[in-house]
Amino acid sequence: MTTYNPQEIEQHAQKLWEEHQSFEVKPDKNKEKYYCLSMFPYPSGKLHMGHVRNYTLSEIIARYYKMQGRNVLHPIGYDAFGLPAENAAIKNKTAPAEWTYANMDEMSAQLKRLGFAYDWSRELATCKPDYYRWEQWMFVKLFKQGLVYRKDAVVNWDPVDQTVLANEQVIDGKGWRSGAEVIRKTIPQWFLKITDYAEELLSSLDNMPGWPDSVKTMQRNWIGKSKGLELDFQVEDFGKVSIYTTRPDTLYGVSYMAVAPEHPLALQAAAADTELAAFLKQCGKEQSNEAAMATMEKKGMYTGMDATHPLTGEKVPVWVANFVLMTYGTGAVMAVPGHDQRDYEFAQKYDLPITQVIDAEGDVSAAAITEKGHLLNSGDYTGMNFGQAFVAMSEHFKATGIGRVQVNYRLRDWGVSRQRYWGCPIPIIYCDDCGAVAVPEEQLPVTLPEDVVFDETGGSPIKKMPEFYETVCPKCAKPATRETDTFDTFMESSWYYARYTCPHYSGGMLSDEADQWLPVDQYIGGIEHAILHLLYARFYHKVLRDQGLVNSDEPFVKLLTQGMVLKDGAKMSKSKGNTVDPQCLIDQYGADTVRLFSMFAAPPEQSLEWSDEGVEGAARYLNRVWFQVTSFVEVTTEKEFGMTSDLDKSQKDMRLKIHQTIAKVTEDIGERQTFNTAIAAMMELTNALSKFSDESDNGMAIRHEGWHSLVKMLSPFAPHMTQALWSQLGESELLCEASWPEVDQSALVQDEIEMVVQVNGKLRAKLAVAADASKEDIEALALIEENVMKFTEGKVIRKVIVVPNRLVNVVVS
RNA sequence: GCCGGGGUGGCGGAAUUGGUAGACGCGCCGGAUUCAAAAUCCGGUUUCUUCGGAAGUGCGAGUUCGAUUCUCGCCCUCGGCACCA
Repeated sequence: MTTYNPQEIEQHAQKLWEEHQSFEVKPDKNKEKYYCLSMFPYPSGKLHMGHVRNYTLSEIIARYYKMQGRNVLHPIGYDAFGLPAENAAIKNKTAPAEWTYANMDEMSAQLKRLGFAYDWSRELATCKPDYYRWEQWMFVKLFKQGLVYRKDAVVNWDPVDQTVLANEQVIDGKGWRSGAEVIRKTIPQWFLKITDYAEELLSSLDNMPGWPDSVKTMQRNWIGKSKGLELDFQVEDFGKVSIYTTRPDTLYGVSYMAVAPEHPLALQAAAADTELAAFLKQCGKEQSNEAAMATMEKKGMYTGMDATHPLTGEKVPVWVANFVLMTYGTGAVMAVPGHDQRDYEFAQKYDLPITQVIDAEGDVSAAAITEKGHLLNSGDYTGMNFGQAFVAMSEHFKATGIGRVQVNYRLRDWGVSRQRYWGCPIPIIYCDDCGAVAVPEEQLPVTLPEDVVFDETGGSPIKKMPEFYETVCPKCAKPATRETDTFDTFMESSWYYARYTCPHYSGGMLSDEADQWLPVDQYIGGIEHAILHLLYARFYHKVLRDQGLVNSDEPFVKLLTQGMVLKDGAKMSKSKGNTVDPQCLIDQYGADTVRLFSMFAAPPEQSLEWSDEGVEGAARYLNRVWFQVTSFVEVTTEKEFGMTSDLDKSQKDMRLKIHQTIAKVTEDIGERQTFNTAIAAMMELTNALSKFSDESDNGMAIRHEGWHSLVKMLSPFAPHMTQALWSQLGESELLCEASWPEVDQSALVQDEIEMVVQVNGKLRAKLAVAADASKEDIEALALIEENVMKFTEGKVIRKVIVVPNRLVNVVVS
């Protein structure tokens, strides 16, 4: 018997896989494909526990399906562009590229040390020109087709550092480096028309059973489809102001209008009113993110202009309000304080009239009545319900030409411009004569210079590099200026899963191999990506489809969203100082232990509480398996075992346990994806097999069957150790190439079943009944149980409920 | 603020379709082994208890023969909110 030496065993197994190129795959017509993918990492430094968890999850699934006979594609790469590389560049005076490549090397070494079954030949990094050139190529294509446009949009501007800040770099309204008050600045930026796909992105969700309902709900709410009325109000000295409302039934309750601070009406009014201008300026200092907008104090100011109510003809004042979003609807709203809580609070603050025009439960002197009901005090519409009023009013406004039914989406077009260096250059050239011109295909890629120096402000170096931005117009050949903004890094992560199918293809964005692997069968990543990344990738996939590059409608068939890794109840992070370095654990216990614990500690979708003692437990378990299997191998030299059909009770029970466990582990991995319970079941089997010391021929055959099956089932979790045990069991093929154990249905047949007997829902007895006993027999047996009689004595039996194979409940009173 | 999760022993968690609450593991307690310790192995471990039982899954109601599971109302906590990835 040898002792369990993880370092040695793991090195040996990894060498075997490398020699056999076990995980390098090509499309194979004779095997069903399975594409298993974890969200690729941002190369921020060393691996952290969140990575280990993410990659172990896809690993278990990939190895499981390989053993199920599928042709499994399981690739890895790096989401290599992004802000942290720039921060590191400022701090360490290194170029972002250098820092990124060093991190990638370090992470790859760690991933290899963990023994993950990746096809390393397909590794990619998004910061390499042979990757991002195709992103530029697609952008140019979409530009020519009108799916890309340029418009003004707001950024966080640090007036001291003279640079644009990411939301993350704004702390309490101040720039993180300069400490200066951040202001809203409007600059021209590029947008992708994701809203053209809003309806399909919404409706496809109904046909995605492999996605969690929570994620689909979040995406539905994010897209935010609503049906309402767009209505024109006439404003004196200004003209038409359109509003959008989903509650036209409350129109008679309008007591004022409110426009966004950036609305043209507000700007016009402010031109002649210094107080209003000051108010708008103040609004421009407030954070524009949605959370801040929703929680900040509601403030407003009268513009001095009045609108005419389209039905009553009455004058209603037009206000500027800091909570009206220029980016949703028309940037102007009709305010109905009686039936909208936000309008209500605003009206109370500024003493505007509050009237009730809907008959529903509530009291307008206390709060807005937001429930629907029949209309009150609403002219010809009085008495109608919501639906009737909606139809009648939309017909009326359609006839008079001042209103129309409108479907609106909360989803906004995707702004892809970033005023940052470490990203994919946007392939546009600005010419004084020709305007914005796409870089011609033959000039792609527009390569990002990697040898750059950052200054203290963090401003993008390429914006100060004439050798980068000075160029000539592709149309007229006159001197022109290259775009120095780069793409949002979500652009790269929106199609990398497709590029893994043909990472080295130089003839185009995707080769024919794409459709042989796509869609991804199983995608795994953090829940924090539930909306943005997953929505952008779905959108991009539909764009790829419409460009004829893929033939599927959705990129990810099944989605598993993993929870975070916590320590002492808080997310592991460098700033909190509660990180656990996976490398230390690997050095101490080996990769198998780290993998096993990360799967055992919690179900994948929940957050995982880190525990050093728990890791010990996982190591102890692997040691036990090692000891048991090697001990078993010592007492027998046989490899083939014959089993006769006349098993005794304990032998039957042992076989029952073995095959129940195979069924359970197969379901837990393949269907439920609850890897923690799969491990628990294997631990139970290990305990049972350890106690089963039958040395008869049948006993030995059952023990061989048990250990053999356990080693296979444990192999996705602890592939190194199980590979070594597999050899010891006399097998010469690689375990990762072996087939998954199968359930022997005959072993599952039980003659007798234990049932529970309750009296008034409380457990009073346990009953062993024949598997084929009738309900009547079971009921009769239950009622004569001693402890049952004790609790039914002197009482009237009202009802007896018999749930087959489970329980009997005797209801007495 | 809005949207989506989560809350079960000392701890991580299990209970799959409304049917034995606490599987499995950690920790702890006791025992074996040992000169001793570590490691390992065996047993116990929700709380209260008059030892018959009773209570118990964040809190409060409800549906049901039966609720951790379903419904309603709260509390706490985590994720996202469009330039962190």
